Amino acid sequence: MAAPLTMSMDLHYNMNISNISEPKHPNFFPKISRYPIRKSTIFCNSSKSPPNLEEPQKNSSLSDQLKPLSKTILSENAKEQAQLLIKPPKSTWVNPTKPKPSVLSLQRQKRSPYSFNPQIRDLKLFAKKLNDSDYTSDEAFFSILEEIPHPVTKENALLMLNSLKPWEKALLFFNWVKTQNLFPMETIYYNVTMKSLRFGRQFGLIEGLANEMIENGIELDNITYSTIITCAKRCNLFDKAVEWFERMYKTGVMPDEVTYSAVLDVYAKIGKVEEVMSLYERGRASGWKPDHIAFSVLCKMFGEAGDYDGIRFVLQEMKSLEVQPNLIVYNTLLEAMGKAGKPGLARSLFEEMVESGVTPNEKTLTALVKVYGKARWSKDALELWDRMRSNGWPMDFILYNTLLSMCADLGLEEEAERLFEDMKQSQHCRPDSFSYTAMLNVYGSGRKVDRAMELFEEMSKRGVDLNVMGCTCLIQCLGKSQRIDDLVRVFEVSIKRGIRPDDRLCGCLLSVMSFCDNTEDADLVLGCLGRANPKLVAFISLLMEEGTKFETLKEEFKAILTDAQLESRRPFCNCLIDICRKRNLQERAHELLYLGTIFGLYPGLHKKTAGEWSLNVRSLSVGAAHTALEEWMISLLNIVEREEALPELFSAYTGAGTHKFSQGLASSFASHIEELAAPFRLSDDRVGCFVATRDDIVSWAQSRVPSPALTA
DNA sequence: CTAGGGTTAG
Repeated sequence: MAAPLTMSMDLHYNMNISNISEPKHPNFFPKISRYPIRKSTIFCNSSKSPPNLEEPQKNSSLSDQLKPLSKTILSENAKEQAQLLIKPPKSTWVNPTKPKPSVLSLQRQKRSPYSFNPQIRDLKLFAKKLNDSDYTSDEAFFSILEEIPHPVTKENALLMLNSLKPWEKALLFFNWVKTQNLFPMETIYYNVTMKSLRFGRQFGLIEGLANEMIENGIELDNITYSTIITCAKRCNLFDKAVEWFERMYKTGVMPDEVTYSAVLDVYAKIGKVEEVMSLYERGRASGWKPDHIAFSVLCKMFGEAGDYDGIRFVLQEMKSLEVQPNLIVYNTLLEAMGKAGKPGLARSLFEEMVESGVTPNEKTLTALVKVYGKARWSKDALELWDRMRSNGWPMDFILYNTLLSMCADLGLEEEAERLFEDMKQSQHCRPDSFSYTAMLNVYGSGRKVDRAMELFEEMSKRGVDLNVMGCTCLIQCLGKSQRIDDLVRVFEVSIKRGIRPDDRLCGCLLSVMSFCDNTEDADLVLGCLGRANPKLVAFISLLMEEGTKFETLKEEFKAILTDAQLESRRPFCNCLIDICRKRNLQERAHELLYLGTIFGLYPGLHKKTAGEWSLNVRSLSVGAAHTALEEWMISLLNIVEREEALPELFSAYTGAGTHKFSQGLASSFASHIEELAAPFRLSDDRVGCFVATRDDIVSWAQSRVPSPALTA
């Protein structure tokens, strides 16, 4: 085998450098009066996207992009900037010798007044006829157009353009009007057409129209730009959105607050917090009073980043500008608080909202249920459910489904059943595949395999499609009960019904395989896995072959992990280790754990301080935790042998097992400690923690009876 | 969707 001693040393070495990724704690920063841009951006460049995954695009920072602007328009006086950061600018500009710096126009673009068109009824009907018509060629469309009941005046054309859908028809009409040469095509016709194209996410066509406007000298106004920018955003073409925003300044069009907040949202969506804050501050310095929409953009951004300081900043800004949150801002705030891990604050904010007379809607309640679910506050969540029923607050199927999945997460079987029945009785909503998935999850984690299969049959009867997640829950449940024949049947049916297995389903099949006691069952599961991910099956064969070289394993495993979704990588490794241990391939298990460590799947597995070394196996499967313990003991043996320095205390964390996946880890870890005769004992004061002193370790190492698990 | 910006499920 690949030399175990060096490997254990390597593993050890790697464990030392892996303790940089600590769970963040929002209270880390002291209280601040303004949002600390620099600190928090580092703080919230969170582990969400790994460094090797591509950024949405490579923009130069906005501050670079706006540099020419800042030279000409913005004050470069640092003192003045600093003052602006402390005090919001007053509405009257005190120093008339200095021009007011401006990045946005405080005047919203005026819209032409709507005038009543007496022909509206006829034209709407005609538009509906066109909308419903199923023509086969453009010519056919044009020939119907000839029947237009009124002359195509400027107003009538606008009305038609606004009523035609989908975008193909609106665009055809627009082009038709253009060729008729009835009147010059002004900005508004382009704007209305672009809006229609935006519904169809036709950014290429929108850009084409914009270029046509430029070529023909037709003015692009704020409405044009904001439509282009938001379309680019919806098409995930963020570089395009920024490009058109910059073009505004270059062509001398000052964005108004609508365009400005659209751009804020562009930067927020790609997580460029610093750019958003820079724009925000510049806007504020220009005398802009952000409205509800701008604040909800900021809230959403900080929520996504889990940045509580950012959320506090938004609250404080709203307070100092005397902007009362509206329903949407409250909803965004509640969700953000949940993501920042502040369920208590979310709860009091919700009470404040109700007291201030804002009636919660479905989204409010959904957000709050999610907050409580994540915090595992089942009591609050269930009380909220009672309260929404007695207050007659609006409920929709998403809220029902959110409640159901919360019950699934917290193992609230009876409550889930009640909700599910409620939903079936309800006038407005029927359980859909999401609801069934939640129920399958409930029965799956409660090991109610018969109930789960009943649901599966019920779904077929009611014509509810099983989705990939429901399939995964059911397969997990069947696997745990060793009902492999049913498992294969469910898998086959699922594939036949068009479910495309994802990494989670593969991980689930792997875990089922890891606890199959006989080879026939394991091979059946392997057969399913082969249909879902043949590469993974090939890798398992490599693991089982005696002659496979470590380097080969390393390359192949790397390829598997690269292909896998981020959140499935560690489960893959855990299950593969378990599969190896089940087949007594301990060396392979150690090799896999080592590879998992160097590929960064187990950050924070081992931590060292001057006084204590600790092993944290909470994110490991049972087999992986056993392997890690063996690896740790081997490296400790070596250190004692070489008489190197050891700390006073050693600890191994398995966690208290409150999470449904981690149950049983502590007890099986304890029995493995016993098997190895390792000198650890359950800590009295630390839950889910095994401890040993330096003396324990040293005397164990010196008087140790050789154990096969700990020898080369 | 009455020419433009913000919020719901694993």
